[in-house]
Amino acid sequence: MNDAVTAPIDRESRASRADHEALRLWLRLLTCTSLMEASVRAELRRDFDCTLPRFDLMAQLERHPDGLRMGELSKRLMVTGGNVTGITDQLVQEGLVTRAAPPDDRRAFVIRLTAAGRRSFLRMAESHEAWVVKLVSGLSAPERRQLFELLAKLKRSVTAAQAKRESD
Amino acid sequence: MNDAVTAPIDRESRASRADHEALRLWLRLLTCTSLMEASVRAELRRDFDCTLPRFDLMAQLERHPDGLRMGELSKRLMVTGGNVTGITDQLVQEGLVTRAAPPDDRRAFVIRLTAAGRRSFLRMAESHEAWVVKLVSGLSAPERRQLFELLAKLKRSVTAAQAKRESD
DNA sequence: GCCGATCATTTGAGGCCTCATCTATTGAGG
DNA sequence: CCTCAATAGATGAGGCCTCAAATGATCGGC
Repeated sequence: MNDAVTAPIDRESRASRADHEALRLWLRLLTCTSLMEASVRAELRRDFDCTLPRFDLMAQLERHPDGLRMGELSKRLMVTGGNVTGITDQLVQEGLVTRAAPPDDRRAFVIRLTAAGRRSFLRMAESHEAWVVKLVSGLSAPERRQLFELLAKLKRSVTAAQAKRESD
Repeated sequence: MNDAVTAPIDRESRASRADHEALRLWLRLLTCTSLMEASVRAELRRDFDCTLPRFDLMAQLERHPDGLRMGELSKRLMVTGGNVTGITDQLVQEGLVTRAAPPDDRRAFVIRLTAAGRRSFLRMAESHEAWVVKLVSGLSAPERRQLFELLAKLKRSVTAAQAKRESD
């Protein structure tokens, strides 16, 4: 029996025909993201012995050579502050980022990529991007663009629904 | 300052203009899923003091009244077996599912929802579905259908890319 | 009957993540 | 000044998750 080539059995199959179409959309979105994420994680792990959260944090820093504060990293990575503390600690330990005290606010820290961190990141980023390109290559360019636009709309929809809930 | 209404700063903004379009598609997909997932988690937590993994596991069982084995749950939830063991243990503890030994294979266990588990799940599922409907209501029905189809295509693309990588 | 491959599941170490709570600092008013 | 609310981060408990290794059961072939 070769499971790899049989029809996939995943979360999506949890919705029966009677279930609402919105639910199936949500489950399919979740399935797609999970599949891609698992793939990217495995790639980073296998080739660079790095995790996705570490990579994501370094990616943010690479785009901000002047550094980012913990809170800014937290917002951009969409995770809690406590979490950023832990990952940053590790990266500091490994010499990939630095924690500097800004002169104007003694509560804060500015996190920056070290030269070694930048080199390490760039090496990973190249391979990472190539892998992502492969993963989505089953869609034509127009399809990818269309998907991109629909996701933008979805993002707005979700944000709006949340805002409405919170204003109750 | 009301952060809820300012432009979102999230993972997606990590990709610069120079970055590849595939990367931006992936980041936007990730952002959408993260937003929806966080929203659903918060809802389950606030209203039912339940986590998403527990809910997902119960959802699978609700659709299979005859029960599922650990390995089947693992496949359907797209998580490792060790993980299913832990969550199942808790649900057994809380009296929401049972672990039964099938007569024909003493290695395996069949997990089933108890009556209390089923009641608990159905109560959550109703609210859950309504919430998901709200989250995606910013898209028209045709848009939702189109997004659904594009995601199906993406799913196939990702699966194909992975299969190719694994056959090396 | 027995052996070895395979399979179902568990275990344990370790990373990620959240929430609630804490400490230190800042900054606006009195 | 001084107080007090708001802010930046850190901490600790607890849940989710993976991987690798271990345990026990099954099954095909001898």
